[in-house]
Amino acid sequence: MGRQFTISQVAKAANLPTTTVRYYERVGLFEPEDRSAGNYRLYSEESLRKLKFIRAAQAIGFTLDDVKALLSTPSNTALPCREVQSLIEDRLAEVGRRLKDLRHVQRVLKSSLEKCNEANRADCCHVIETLRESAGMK
Amino acid sequence: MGRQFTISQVAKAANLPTTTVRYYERVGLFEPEDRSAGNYRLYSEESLRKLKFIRAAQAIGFTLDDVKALLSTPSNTALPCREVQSLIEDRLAEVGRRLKDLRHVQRVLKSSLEKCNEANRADCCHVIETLRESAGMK
DNA sequence: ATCGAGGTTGCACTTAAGTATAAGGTCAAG
DNA sequence: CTTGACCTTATACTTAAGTGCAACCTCGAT
Repeated sequence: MGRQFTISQVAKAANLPTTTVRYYERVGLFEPEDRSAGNYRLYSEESLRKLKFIRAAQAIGFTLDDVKALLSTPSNTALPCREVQSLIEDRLAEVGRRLKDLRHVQRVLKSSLEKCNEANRADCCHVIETLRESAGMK
Repeated sequence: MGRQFTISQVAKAANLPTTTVRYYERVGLFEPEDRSAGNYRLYSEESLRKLKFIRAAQAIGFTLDDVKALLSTPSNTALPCREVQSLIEDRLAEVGRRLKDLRHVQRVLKSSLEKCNEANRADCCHVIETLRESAGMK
């Protein structure tokens, strides 16, 4: 018998605009628990936790489709559990790749900026050359 | 008097589909040097270098709009030079933020996976709990 | 002369995750 | 009993960086 929340209450609690909450519903991710007499969406505390979970998962890089998969896990069967695991592994691998790329990017940008600073500033736009030379990336 | 290239030649050299090269032209980023008798686009080696530069800049995270700004730098005036510099600084700051976020994400994912492995696998889907608890992100 | 590869244009579509707007219904307070 | 804040729906638009398609043109080789 927990409290009920209106859409703006759950939205606020999850730090989202109400439009986004409705959007999550549209894409089949997050249904209201019930409707009021006047047809207002009503959410439970459970719903609110779910919404926060969606945001958390999203914040660590899962797409809404991934999140949908995570949430539809029946949590008693063993097979979807493997799916969850492999979803996490995939994300982890991707994060690893992305980190590697970004570190390279950081090096290139830093060296560009250094060149930019040490040059007499009329000459500073050789930065562009530096970038050009770094074309050996991928 | 360098060689001339057709669109597929310059595209291939930059490892792009021709459609993308035309797209770059559409958005005002990359014009052909000339047109052949039969109205084919013709590019110089200079063009090719420019195209590679676009890809390099993009690879380190500049948007096509940023690249446009970088390229329209007259390279003799001093002011746009500042712009280049601040563009680079912006990117660098953003890369820093992104790296920080990703490292956090990586930690969360790794600990999820560990929990997942050490649990008896029937219980493995508590991963979801781990994620939920990590909701204190941003 | 014709065939196929590659070129041209214009226009519509894609993905992801929303945001905006219009036209109307509901609720609590004064 | 009216006002204002909040809710409803449906529909269309947004951004970024392309991709896909149709209908037609050009070039080099056979």
